[in-house]
Amino acid sequence: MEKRHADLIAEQLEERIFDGTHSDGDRLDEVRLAEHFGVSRTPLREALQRLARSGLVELIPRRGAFVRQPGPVELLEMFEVMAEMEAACGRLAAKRISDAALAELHSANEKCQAAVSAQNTDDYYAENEKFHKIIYQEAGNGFLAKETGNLHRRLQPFRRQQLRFRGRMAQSMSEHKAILEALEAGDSEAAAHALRGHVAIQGEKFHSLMAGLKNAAE
Amino acid sequence: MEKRHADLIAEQLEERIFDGTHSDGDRLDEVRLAEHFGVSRTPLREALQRLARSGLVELIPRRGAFVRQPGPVELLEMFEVMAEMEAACGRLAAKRISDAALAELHSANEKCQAAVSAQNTDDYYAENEKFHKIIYQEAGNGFLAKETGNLHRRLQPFRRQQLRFRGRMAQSMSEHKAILEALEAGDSEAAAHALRGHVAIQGEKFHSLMAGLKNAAE
DNA sequence: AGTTGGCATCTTGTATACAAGAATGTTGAC
DNA sequence: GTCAACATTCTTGTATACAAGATGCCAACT
Repeated sequence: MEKRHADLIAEQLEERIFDGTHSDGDRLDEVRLAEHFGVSRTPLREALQRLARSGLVELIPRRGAFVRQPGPVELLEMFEVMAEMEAACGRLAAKRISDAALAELHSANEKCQAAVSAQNTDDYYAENEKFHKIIYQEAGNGFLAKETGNLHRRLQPFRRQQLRFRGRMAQSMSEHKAILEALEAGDSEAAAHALRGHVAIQGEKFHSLMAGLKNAAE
Repeated sequence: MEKRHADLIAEQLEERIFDGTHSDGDRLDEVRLAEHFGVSRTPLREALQRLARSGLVELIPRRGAFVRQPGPVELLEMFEVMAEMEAACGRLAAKRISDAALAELHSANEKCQAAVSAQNTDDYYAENEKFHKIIYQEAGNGFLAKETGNLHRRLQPFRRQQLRFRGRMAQSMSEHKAILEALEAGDSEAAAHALRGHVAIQGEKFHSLMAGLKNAAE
């Protein structure tokens, strides 16, 4: 074996939670999952502990592992934190970003624009991802980049929902433009403000989306 | 057993790393530690994984667990992130804080002042802690409060060093005053700015402290 | 009938046994 | 004398066996 089983199991379990195989509140039976994945309980327990650290699973002593999908409230909270962290990245990146990175941002943004014109949400999503990742990196703070990337990844499945909103991609593009300009100008406050708004609006959109699902209107 | 061994082991190991029993780069031998703590390798490995998630230990596949104390660079990065997170707490708390919490902040601050007058660093530290915790809570975002608390805890051993600086406590008090005024006025930007500066300066002080250790001057 | 206590069973937490990869030391050849 | 290949040994990763807490059910008692 070239890679540890526990790692693979963790990824697969994560996948199964995201795709709804295990929904919120479900108890994850160690022995069943172990035999399902064809391993013993030991690596499976390792995987569960990992997911617990990521927040996907709650590990209650002597009770077991329970799927813990963030509810609407927690999700809003997470988006709010995401907004603040991206703002922080922007604040720092404005002072530290390299010309090469700025060029990359321009490139990603143009591809984004192309994707919008082509109505290609997949491409848009990929380039948008790249756009933000560059900013994380250029904040010049490895710890911040790592933490922000973690949260980003955790919100990924929910973030994607946003793109369904009519006109969201176009609006997002104009927000990107403001971000880019602030970074180019080295204006920390403007960059932070633009990024905060850019991400915060996603949380709000998400909120509307969930409300919309209940009302079945709009 | 009322509590899981792995939890206790994790805490004790953390303690041993902080107090220097295991220094940076040391390999943590599973069997030796297991017999030292009087448990088997299984709970010890669990503990190691936990510490790995906290960042105290690096887990290299098929190689073992190595103590990974943050170096000066990473530490500065962490303080920088801490500053941004506290700023975020302040920004949100300015809009959401309750009158009761404001009263508590005043109270903590007064006790802080008393501790400064009495040159009592322990009391100062405790009340300062309370002061910040209240702000985390009053940000009205459970997720943010949790994450900020985590980082705070992780920086705790380093943070404490700051108080050794002559005049730091007094300076800190005046910063607290600015924070409090901003929160009372509901001024998000001012609160964020004040808190960011308040924490950032700790990182800088720490930097000086480390440089001072090398130069053996001042 | 409701409640409570005890028992059976199930599940987690821990220990130990086993397998496989990595490190190291030795021996042989050049 | 040095380098390399092999074998030995050590350590991690995994499986299984065992112990102990938790859950649920049934019966007996109020």
